[in-house]
Amino acid sequence: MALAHAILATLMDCPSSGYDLRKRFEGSVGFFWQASFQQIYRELAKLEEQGLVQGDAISQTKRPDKKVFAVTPEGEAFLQEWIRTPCDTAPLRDELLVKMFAGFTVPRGTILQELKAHQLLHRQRLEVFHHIEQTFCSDPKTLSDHDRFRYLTLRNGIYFEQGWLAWCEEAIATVTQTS
Amino acid sequence: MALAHAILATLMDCPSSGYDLRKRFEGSVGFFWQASFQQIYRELAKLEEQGLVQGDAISQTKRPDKKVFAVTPEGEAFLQEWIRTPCDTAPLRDELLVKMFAGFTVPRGTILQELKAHQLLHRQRLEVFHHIEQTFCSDPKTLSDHDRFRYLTLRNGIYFEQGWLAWCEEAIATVTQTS
DNA sequence: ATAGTATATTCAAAAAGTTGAATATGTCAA
DNA sequence: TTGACATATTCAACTTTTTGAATATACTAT
Repeated sequence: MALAHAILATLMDCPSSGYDLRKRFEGSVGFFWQASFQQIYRELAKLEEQGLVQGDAISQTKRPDKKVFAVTPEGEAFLQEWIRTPCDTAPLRDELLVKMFAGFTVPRGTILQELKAHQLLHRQRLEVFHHIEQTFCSDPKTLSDHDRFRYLTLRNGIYFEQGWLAWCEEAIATVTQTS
Repeated sequence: MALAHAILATLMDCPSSGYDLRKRFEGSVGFFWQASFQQIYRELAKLEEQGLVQGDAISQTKRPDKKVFAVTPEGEAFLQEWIRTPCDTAPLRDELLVKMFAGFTVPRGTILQELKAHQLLHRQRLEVFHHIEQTFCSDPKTLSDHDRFRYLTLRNGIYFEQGWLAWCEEAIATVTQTS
């Protein structure tokens, strides 16, 4: 259960409301641990109950009031303890591969369409990652410790998408040739 | 929800008991859609209720009796309909990447250890995949339609693990150099 | 005015997945 | 004959995730 930890890690950068958190998930930790508003609000309530974050109600005149959460020392210790505990590789659950597994039951065209759609999605995501890489990081060696770790998560996304694209190409070629 | 579909796809190859199914998941569809006994039995009961599979009680003398399930024509249509429905890319949820995201909060050694452990896991899994590839498929072109789709899921696993290994190497190098 | 958008939070219910068992039959080896 | 192992199924409780809302404030463009 890494949602709590993803939230703590994000709050370490700067205290945020549930709404802010969700927004900040997009384009960062959300690439490898996505969560809805509902999940984040519920988790924040639980974390506050456990004393791992502390909420601070902020009155705003130009916008609805909000509650900004910050990580407590206990929260940071909790996060560090979790990082120290070895974890397994992430279990995969990929619908497209289940479809491929049963691909022989449907016309080739059906699978080809889906493969091309996924190829496009992965191409687009890779572009996004490349774009982030270019704007965020002209020279990886000049990055701070903090940013170097962030950069590595981005690099993971790049390897991941490149792998998918290479596979899509092979799969499309194979399925096309299939009588 | 692809568990039902993964079960149907597996039963298309040959009718099986819940126990058999679970065993057959390992080393095939389980690489990209794993499920426990409990999940499989529950899902089978639901599928039977919906008329998508049909169970047949088999008395055995040398072993406990079992119930063998086969896909009905409705089940096959259901599976095909699902395959025709476009799906999105699989959402990622990867603890290691969350750890990397928060890597700056712990000593370098902690992260390095974890990276090396994962590097080993991915190396081992890649070896397994390569081994399957060699025994299952000397020449991809000679494969049947059915097996060619299976082969493509295997190829996906190979690209996936190669991507992880390339990343692990880069990440280990980067974290090692980090002051 | 009012409709749309962004901010900000909460609720309820269902579906899916996880954990940790318990039960029962039969084989095989020490 | 005892214990370990493989087969075969089921139960209960729990956590996590998903889905589909509802509510409220305030800014902006028409």
